[in-house]
Amino acid sequence: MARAKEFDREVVLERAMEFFWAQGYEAASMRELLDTMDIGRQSLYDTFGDKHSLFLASLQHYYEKGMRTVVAQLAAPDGGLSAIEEYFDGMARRMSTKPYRSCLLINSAIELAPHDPEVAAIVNRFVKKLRKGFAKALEVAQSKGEARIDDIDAVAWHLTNSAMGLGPMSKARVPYKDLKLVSEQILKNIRA
Amino acid sequence: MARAKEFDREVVLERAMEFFWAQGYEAASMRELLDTMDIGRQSLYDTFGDKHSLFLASLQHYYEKGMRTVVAQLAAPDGGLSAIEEYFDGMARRMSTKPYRSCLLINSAIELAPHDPEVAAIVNRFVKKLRKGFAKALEVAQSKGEARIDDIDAVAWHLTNSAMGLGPMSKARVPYKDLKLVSEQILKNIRA
DNA sequence: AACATTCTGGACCGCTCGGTCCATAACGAG
DNA sequence: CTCGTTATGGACCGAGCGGTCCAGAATGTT
Repeated sequence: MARAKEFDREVVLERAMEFFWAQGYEAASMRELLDTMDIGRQSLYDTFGDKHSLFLASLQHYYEKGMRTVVAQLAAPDGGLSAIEEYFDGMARRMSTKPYRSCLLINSAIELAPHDPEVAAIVNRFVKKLRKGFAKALEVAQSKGEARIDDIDAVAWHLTNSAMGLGPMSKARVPYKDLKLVSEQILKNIRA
Repeated sequence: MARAKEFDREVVLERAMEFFWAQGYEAASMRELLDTMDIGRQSLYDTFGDKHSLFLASLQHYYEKGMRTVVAQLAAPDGGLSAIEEYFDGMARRMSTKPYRSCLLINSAIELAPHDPEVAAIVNRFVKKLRKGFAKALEVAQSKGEARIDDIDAVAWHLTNSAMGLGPMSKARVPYKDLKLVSEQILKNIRA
């Protein structure tokens, strides 16, 4: 062993993620990233590889730390309608507060997915899991008698689509007051 | 008068628009744009100004030629539910065919709106008109007895959100089969 | 204390970016 | 036919990009 790193990998990765989230991939320059992450140039390249690899790590980190548990709660066996309600209200709240930076996965889908297979793979995995989460929550709601749904698959897709819509709405600075209406309307539509 | 331009302004603007639509703003280089538009460098700068101005012109052109009539049809006095149905089915079809390039206005909202006031203004105008179009269609549907809606404002926002969702869904290559489910589900929710 | 190994920071690199300049070609007016 | 004006295309520009190199500092091992 020799000299130890002076920074915590996860801490600086978090900073990179925040910056990509706010700026987008192309618009974030390495110089700015270095400033934001507050580490040396070589340290970054040694630890994360090139810009693209750093972005993939950031995106993965975003999913793991920001969305994984949220999506998992949708599929909780005691969730049902309330899980869906919490998902949308939480998202609406997050999306319509100060930085209005949408969701990194949605942003990446728009900016990079068509020309970047690795980003596309992460995004597709997310969409799949989200849809599955909604489907599970609907099944639970169904069995609890909270809702009467004839085509769970269709409704799950519809909820997924609605979740995606919050991204552009956030970037267009639609205020919480209106996103709350959206969230409530979604719930009304599936209540028995 | 002197020498006439060798190209048609609208034709080359259309090409620029298509290219921005497929690539995004940052990822589209002037050199590629010149190739695609098939005009000389100086001609471009003389005719459209700089890259940013060219983009604004493209975005405006996209709205005028691609969305204006579509949104207007929503507000048609004989529209109602069928207008909403046609809007979503048409969009779902467009979004899930070959280039999967979503909608230029949604893409621009994500990539540029937060840091580009002029783009933000165009996007906001679009969102506003779209919401208004949905509200009008819902009023017509109401008066025709096609739907019974207690809160038109909330449903209009919900439809707007759903329309925005199609963008990310397109980029994630969700197939038409599933977007059709989304479209149908939206309609089911507002039918009386 | 001496060494091997790793991390650090800044000088440096080639390249592509968006944008300008300018000599030349094409055209209408007189 | 001549002249003035405009369009054209390619040479050219400074700047910023992502990425590499390398000398030196810091640390664990022996």
